[in-house]
Amino acid sequence: MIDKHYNSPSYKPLYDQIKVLLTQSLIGGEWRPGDMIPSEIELAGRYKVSQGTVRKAIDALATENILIRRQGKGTFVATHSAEGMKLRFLRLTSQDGQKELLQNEFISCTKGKADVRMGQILDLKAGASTIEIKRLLTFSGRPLIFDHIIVPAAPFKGLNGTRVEENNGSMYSMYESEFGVRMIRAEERLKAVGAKGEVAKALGLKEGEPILSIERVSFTYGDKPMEWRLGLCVTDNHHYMNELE
Amino acid sequence: MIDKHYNSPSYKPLYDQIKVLLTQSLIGGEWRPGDMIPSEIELAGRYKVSQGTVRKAIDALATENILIRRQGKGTFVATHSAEGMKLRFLRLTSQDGQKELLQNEFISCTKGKADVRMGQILDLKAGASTIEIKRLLTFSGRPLIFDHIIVPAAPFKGLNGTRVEENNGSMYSMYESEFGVRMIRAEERLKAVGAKGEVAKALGLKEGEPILSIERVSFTYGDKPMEWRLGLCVTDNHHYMNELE
DNA sequence: GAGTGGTCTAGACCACCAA
DNA sequence: TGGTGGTCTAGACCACTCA
Repeated sequence: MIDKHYNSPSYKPLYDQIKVLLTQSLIGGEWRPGDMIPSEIELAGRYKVSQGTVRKAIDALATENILIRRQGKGTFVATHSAEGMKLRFLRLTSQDGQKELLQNEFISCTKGKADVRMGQILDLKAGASTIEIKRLLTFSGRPLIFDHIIVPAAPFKGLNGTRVEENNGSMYSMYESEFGVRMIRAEERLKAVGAKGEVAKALGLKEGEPILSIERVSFTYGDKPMEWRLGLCVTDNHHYMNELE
Repeated sequence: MIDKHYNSPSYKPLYDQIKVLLTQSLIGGEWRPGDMIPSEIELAGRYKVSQGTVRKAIDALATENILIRRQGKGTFVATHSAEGMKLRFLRLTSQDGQKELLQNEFISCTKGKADVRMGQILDLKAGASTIEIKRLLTFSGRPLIFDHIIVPAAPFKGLNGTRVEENNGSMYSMYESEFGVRMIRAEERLKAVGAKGEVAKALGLKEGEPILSIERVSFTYGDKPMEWRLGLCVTDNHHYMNELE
């Protein structure tokens, strides 16, 4: 099971193997979002390795924001429901750099089918059932983001507008608590485009006015894509912030 | 000098102290970009700590892309001149996600003075001398980015258009090799705006066409801001890519 | 083979938290 | 006071690179 097997062509450090085992326990639901996982010493015993090796595996998962360490308390499974994590993937800030809590105006929730492109993005067969949500995020009464969200129907059976509104628009938190799907990573592609049609109307803009297009694909454990999202943002008084290292 | 001083109110782990010492050697120029730094064992001896503690300090600097580890070879000071590092801060990719080498068309290099806002951004007195560069980056003959760059004049004495063109438009590489200024971090703020005036003309766009505005501030060691840059990008066939964790 | 970074261990001790 | 994560050490050994 656990094996150093140096000299093997497929050599993998022990802590990487431990990391895989920990991830499997997370996928399997042995530890759920918000739970405390066993202590380092206990895990070291379970896997028959030293504490330091377990530490290194946990360190890796902690820097990926999958686990959270709390000195003196324990190590916990990260959750989007925790205060301060609700806005984890939000990069849009006001001019002074502050993240703001946005109001959620639900527009629609419909059933759909994945076309070829969406099938590739969400790793579905073309024609697979999907759920599409549209909503408007506003800040102090002003429309800010028009969101178009598509998720595969299978893992999110029963998702509807009521669920969205109950969770106050925090989609990731809802995915977790209602469907046990935890997003751990996302990729975004940004463009400048002209507002048009339904979107321009909802955002209160003229046709062709420049808006920021943010296309996001979110992934759950095992890099499995689970949500596609197109956010069209008014950036007169806000901007998208990013740190390069 | 090095002291564990547990119980001290200002307790700092040893490896953090080592990290500071390593950083000082980098700032002081003891090791220059591309250089190999002493081995972990040697550093452990120098600082009178164990190899593991030095490792942890180096690990931190490595994840910040300040040092580069190469198994079997040594640990090196990162440089923007290295192949693969020239495009480190470039997030703009073509539709298929590939980073492309861009052509540099130099437009102008002028002297200027920092206004109040630029003074705050670059941590200068208002009225301090600056150098301003404008250029056009093109991809296969098509204009893609209009760059407006401002740096403080003092650390970049002698910077001019010739220098820019000599270095083939790789500004960060030039800052390093010609002026010993190494950028380690940057912050970007993105907006969608309408093209206008000089910029619209250079990019071959009509007035008001949507373009992506990327405002970047780059920092050298010690989080000192050293460059302000406004990039205005055509995003018809390209997008800005970002990974969220 | 010599030198470098990388892994792993066992053990000591400190810092933080809760009961 | 006991349990948790966090630091630090000393030492053994492996993997990679280059002469």
